[in-house]
Amino acid sequence: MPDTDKSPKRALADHIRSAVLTTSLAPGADLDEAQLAQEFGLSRTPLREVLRELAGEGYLTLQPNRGARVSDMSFATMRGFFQAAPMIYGAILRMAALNATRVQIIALKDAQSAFKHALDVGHAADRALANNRFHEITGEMAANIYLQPSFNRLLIDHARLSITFYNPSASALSKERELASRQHDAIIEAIEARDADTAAQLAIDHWNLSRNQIELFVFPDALDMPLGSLPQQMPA
Amino acid sequence: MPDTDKSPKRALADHIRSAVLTTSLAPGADLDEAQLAQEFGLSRTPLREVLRELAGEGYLTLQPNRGARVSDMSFATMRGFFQAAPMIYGAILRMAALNATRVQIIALKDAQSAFKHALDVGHAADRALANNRFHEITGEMAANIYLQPSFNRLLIDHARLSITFYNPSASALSKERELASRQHDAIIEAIEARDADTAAQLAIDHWNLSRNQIELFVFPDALDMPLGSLPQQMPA
DNA sequence: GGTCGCAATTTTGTATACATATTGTATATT
DNA sequence: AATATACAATATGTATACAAAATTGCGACC
Repeated sequence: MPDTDKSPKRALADHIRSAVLTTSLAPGADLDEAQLAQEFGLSRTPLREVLRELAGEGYLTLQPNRGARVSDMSFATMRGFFQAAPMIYGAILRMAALNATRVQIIALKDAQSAFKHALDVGHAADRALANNRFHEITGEMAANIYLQPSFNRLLIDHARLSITFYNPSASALSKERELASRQHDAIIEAIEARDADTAAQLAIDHWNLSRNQIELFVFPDALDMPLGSLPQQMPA
Repeated sequence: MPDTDKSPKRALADHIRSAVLTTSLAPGADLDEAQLAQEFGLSRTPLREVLRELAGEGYLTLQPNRGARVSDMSFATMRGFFQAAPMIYGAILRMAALNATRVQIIALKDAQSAFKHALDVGHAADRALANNRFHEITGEMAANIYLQPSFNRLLIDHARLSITFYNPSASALSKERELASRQHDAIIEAIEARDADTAAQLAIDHWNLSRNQIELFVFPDALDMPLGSLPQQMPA
């Protein structure tokens, strides 16, 4: 169901971006030009231009003569993700505190309202998108064209990891999500006060919270089972 | 004069990249689709796709209904450049030392040979391109898809700054260029030894050398002129 | 002399048709 | 039965024609 009635190119780009962020387009999935063109009511020429733009932003990967795929997430890339994220996040929030404009701060507050709303009534995808929007704005605040491309790529995979490693057993208003929301509030406060050091520290705290949640999901506590009761592994 | 006889798309992309890096296409210059299409012997459709790819890499900027321009370099962006560069350069060389493959190290040595050759016989543009290639390879070595886009954007403007603030009075084999070359050698050594700390330190040293050269050009020593001998400024 | 408005021109954007490359399938051969 | 090869089907890449938007040049008017 295409987002109708803007410029069809923008509609397409926005749709793909959201779909990638929420993994409703799975990593590695390949896109059919003809099908997308028909769905969004435009010809293949402008469609292919959109695909190239999205590839430049890191959402898609283009292979010559083999079309566009959703960018992959492998274990190798995840390692790089966890190495790069704290450094970039810290730098972005530090610069955001130094450079944020009045209107950007208002936009950030709006995004935080939307995030809180998504925590209350939305599903995992809504929360991931709202959270993503919040952080995108901090990226714009930093006003550093050199860091922004890396930051935005991190945000893409952060959203996808959050959804992939989402723990559905935790209640909608779990302790962690409450804390994340309060950290957002503190981030807004630090930015408004132009307190770069606090903003940078909050970036690290916020990152660690998110990181721990992912880590707990990937490496859960072992089942508490007495020794010897485990079924024997079949020899190959 | 187009680089002939590869795939015309690659030829075009390579040509524009080099032209931007050497400022033979000046920052802010706008590109004429029809003209480029004719020069490189391809129609506007694939040409526009190339422009979008280059925009994604940071060489060009696209404005809707107004075509492509070479990405600008303002004072505001320069400030961001000097803030981001040491952090990213350090991180890239650190990871390069950890992750470089055998073939990449060979490629890096080849690039360094080419750089030395350019120092001997080449002009400013040749040196800038050879230096750019050397550092691009270190970026590939780092194998971190999140840092790479920012790193490559930094490299673009680093090349352009080096050319813009190139001091033609210094001899071809000036002390600074000799030192830069020796630093490259040391970088190769550190990477080959998988010595991440040394590599990171060398990144900072190398950066500082380059930064000082730019700084000296922008803020040269004041002319030694006795007080009062300067012409009076005309009132507006 | 300068500014505003409008038409002509140029440039960018999109659709369609066609060319080329890749993939899948059926048949032949070993 | 397995592999190789030829051919068909599908998808991607490119060229051209046309539509829409922006820019420019000209003239009228203040």
